[in-house]
Amino acid sequence: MATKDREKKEKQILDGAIKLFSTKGYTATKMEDVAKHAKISKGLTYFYFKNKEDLYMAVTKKAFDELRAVFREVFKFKGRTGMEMVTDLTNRYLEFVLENRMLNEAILNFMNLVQLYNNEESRNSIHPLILESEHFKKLLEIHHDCGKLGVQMVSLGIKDGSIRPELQAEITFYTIWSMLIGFERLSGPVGFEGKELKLHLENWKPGFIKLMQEMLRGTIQASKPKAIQASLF
Amino acid sequence: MATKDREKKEKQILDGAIKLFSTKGYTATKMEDVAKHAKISKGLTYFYFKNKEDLYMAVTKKAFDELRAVFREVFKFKGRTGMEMVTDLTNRYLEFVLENRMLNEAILNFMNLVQLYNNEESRNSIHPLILESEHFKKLLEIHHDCGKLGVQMVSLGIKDGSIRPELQAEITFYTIWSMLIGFERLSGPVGFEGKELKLHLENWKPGFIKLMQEMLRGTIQASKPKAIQASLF
DNA sequence: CAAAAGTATTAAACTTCATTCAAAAAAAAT
DNA sequence: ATTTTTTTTGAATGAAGTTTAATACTTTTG
Repeated sequence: MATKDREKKEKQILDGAIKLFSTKGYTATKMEDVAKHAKISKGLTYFYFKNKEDLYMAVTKKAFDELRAVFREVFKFKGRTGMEMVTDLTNRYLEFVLENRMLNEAILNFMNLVQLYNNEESRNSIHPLILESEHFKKLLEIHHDCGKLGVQMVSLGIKDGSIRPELQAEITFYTIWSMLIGFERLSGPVGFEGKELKLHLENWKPGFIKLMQEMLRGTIQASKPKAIQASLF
Repeated sequence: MATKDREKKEKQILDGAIKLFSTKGYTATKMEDVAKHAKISKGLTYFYFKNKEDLYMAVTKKAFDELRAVFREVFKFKGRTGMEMVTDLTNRYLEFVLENRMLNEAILNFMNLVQLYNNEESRNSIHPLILESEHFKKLLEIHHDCGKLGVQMVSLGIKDGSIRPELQAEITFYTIWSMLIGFERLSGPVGFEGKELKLHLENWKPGFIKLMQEMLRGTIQASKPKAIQASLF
């Protein structure tokens, strides 16, 4: 089928582009590089993708598809507590974003786009083609799907008692998601070789997960604050 | 003094650039726009800034300076518990990044740069000029400063009993920071008008802060998990 | 003070892409 | 076999970042 052929070619171009974007970055990757990598002429890439932005949007779409796959994968395995699921999600999410930094960047970028869209001031700064493309709606949907799955995991945990009952599932899950997003971002500077930072990634990650679990599960309350002594340092 | 004059001019150009980047975005802002906004010729901007990247680096520097100012501001007020400080930091941090999205974007971008640098594969994708510029080192330093201040706040809280004593200050603070970074990112999609999401930003924020506080302070432990019942939905 | 040296400033030239286009080649339909 | 549609190309276009050579303005210094 012609459609099948076309999709194959698109995928071929896209995969090459992802490789290039990942190693050289968006700006440094030239459309000619993309063409060369797919063994086609520069002009032809414009037959399959409207422009460079559109190509990047396709990358973003793929990133979101893979992200959702992670969520679904976790959710698929039943017979576990909500807490176990959330922990599993945390591990897989972090593995995914740390192994696919460029795809994650695309995801974060998209979140930025949504912010621009939300804001009167900056809405017009988005190129109209991006908004018109089915991509924008679709990506919001996938994002929302991920959110729904995560919220369900937390709900499950509240029902089965592995997560403390006074929590609200939506708020809680989105807070967890925040943690995951931030962890990946900070992992760069924290993992920076050179700064004599007491914290190292390998130490931080288990501590991070433990904190998250304690936040969900609850902990023994700490002893009452002592009188506040005027501090030293 | 000549130096003073130059700094003044640089600031003038920079401030205009920030305004433009904020409303139109980096790519859509042309060097000519920057020049026009500063009422100088296009060529002259290249006298004050090596190139567009360098101009953006200056923006990033400003972003980090302001971020550090937030941390210092919070830390300055003594006579409070660590928990109070962290809560104050949370509020101010979020206020800062939500009001200055473009500056925050620059900060997040820089974190990406560090990640690229950390990685053999992609290190060469960074333009050498960026690494040579004092900016790179300086920005890492400021980032580290912020981290140190935050860690101190948590340490303080552990000492004064407002934060549970079994926590490790470094791990804990960087985990909080993760939450803050992620909150801002997710605030776009979560605040998106249209999706009938149960969660709204105005609801999420207080819940988010409460969760963070409970993570730090500790909570009553939830009841033991019930037997895991094969789940329904 | 006036020449020299250095600093700002400009407009035009140059360069590097993203993007478009007209034409050719290939495939499909009639 | 001929027309029509789809795919492909390489060259042309144009936008924007960057460089440069020439000019004006300041400061230094003999």
